Amino acid sequence: MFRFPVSLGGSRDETRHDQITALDERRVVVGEVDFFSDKRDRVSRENINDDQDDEASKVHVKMESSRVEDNDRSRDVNIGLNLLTANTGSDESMVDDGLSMDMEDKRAKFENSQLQEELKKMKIENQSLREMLSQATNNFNSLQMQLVAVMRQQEQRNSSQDHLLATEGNAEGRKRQEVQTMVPRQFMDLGPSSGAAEQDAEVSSEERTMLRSGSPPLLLESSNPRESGKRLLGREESPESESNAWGNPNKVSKHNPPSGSNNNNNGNRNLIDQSAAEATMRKARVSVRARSEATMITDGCQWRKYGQKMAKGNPCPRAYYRCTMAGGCPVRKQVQRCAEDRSILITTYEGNHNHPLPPAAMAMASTTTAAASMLLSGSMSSQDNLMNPTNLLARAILPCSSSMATISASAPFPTITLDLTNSSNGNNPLMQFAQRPGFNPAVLPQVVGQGLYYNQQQSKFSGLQLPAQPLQMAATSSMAESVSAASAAIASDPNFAAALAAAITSIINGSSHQNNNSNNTNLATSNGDNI
DNA sequence: CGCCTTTGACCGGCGC
DNA sequence: GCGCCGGTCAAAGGCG
Repeated sequence: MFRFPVSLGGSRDETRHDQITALDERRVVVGEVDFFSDKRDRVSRENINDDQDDEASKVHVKMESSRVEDNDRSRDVNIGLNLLTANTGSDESMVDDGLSMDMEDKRAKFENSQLQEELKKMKIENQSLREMLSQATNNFNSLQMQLVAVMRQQEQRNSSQDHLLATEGNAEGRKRQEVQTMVPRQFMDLGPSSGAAEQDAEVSSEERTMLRSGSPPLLLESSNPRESGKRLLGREESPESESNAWGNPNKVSKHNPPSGSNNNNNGNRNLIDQSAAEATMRKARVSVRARSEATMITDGCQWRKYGQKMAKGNPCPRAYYRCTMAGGCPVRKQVQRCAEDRSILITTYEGNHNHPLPPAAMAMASTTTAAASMLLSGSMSSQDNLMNPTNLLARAILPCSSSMATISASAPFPTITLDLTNSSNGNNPLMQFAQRPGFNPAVLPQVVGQGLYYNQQQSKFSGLQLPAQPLQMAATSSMAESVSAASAAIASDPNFAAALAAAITSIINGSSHQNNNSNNTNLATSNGDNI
């Protein structure tokens, strides 16, 4: 062992020099420890001033404090202290105690270092995962931007080409222009009916159904449809929040020209499209059928009843509720018992919350948005049935039956109905979970809804045949978001985790079969009002 | 006192 | 034009 002369330079160290030289060899050896680190220097020098009997314990104490101060050097400190202890020898029992303590310390430090190693590895892994997620998000966003650009270019091309054809007296070109620009847009936006589009033989039956439904209008409408001054004064909500969220769809339409008339202004039309999508999102509905004896399912939100009506064809009254968690929140819901089976409670949600929600309410927070997105995505069209992750996820959640979820396109508002009452869906893990006692039906729509979040983005491109690869990536992103957003539901009910995991497994399995079974959609189109 | 529910009235859209 | 219907309003009353 190399020993160097003890030299603890500095004024403070010089004052201790006499003490050090008076100590036996054991203490001189401390000088060797000095060679390794400043902390050992501090530890050793302080030990020098201690009485010999307390030396071992104080070394241990100092070692512990040293570990706290600097974990990275704790092993070195330990080694140095071992040297210190090994070179003492004047007191056998003290040496034994020191050795046993050192063994424990060694073990603890070994475990500590192992844990730190694992932590480092996990940090690295976490970092790489974050980078992957960030990259996927960036890819998704860039693809979205590219698609928007492509769409604009294509519309401009079509517009200019058809304008040329139209000026040449080609009526067919004019017709095609209407079909290509106006009809899909109206299908997406669920905008006001267009007689020309409706009469077009090339429009699909679903699209005609949507168009004929007198769907809500759009856009940039600032005037309140109500003309009663008394009512206007009594309004709690801004005109934008539209107290007629459930209201008559055509109230505003008279103020809006047909979308085709905007063809000459693409920039403005894009703005209008966006506003239209947002406006229509407020109109789309999510209906949940669940067996419940309560008057209302608990979904975490605060509701105020503002009306009750007897609806035609149902002896049970329909109650109207408004979200009161924030002033002006446009979210409404209707609660009504099923006429055929009064144990079934039908809750229909509409609108998006404009305020933060507690975790318990997060279950429903995204439901209406996502469902509206699904409806806006035109998921019932044949093309989208092939490619649409909405149906991918819906097929996964509803793998064996169309009776659990239906989409009504012909109702005054597009409505997705989730039926949690059908016991025939026994093979569906979510259905199994839904039938557990105490299940909150509001949880399930979130899973569906979050899975559909992708379509909130994709709805802008509805009708486009997307390349498989980007879509697959986007669908994966959607599932990640689904899992992330469902965490609140999972947290609120741990049992839901298993069902969700099964559902995600079904998604993954289902996606692999999707190409082979593209014609087999489990989402049913309902022509009737699902309520 | 504030919040909520009840309930009759009102409004606009739609079909005939 | 009229009546039906769904949706909403707001006064009145209840409740804690």
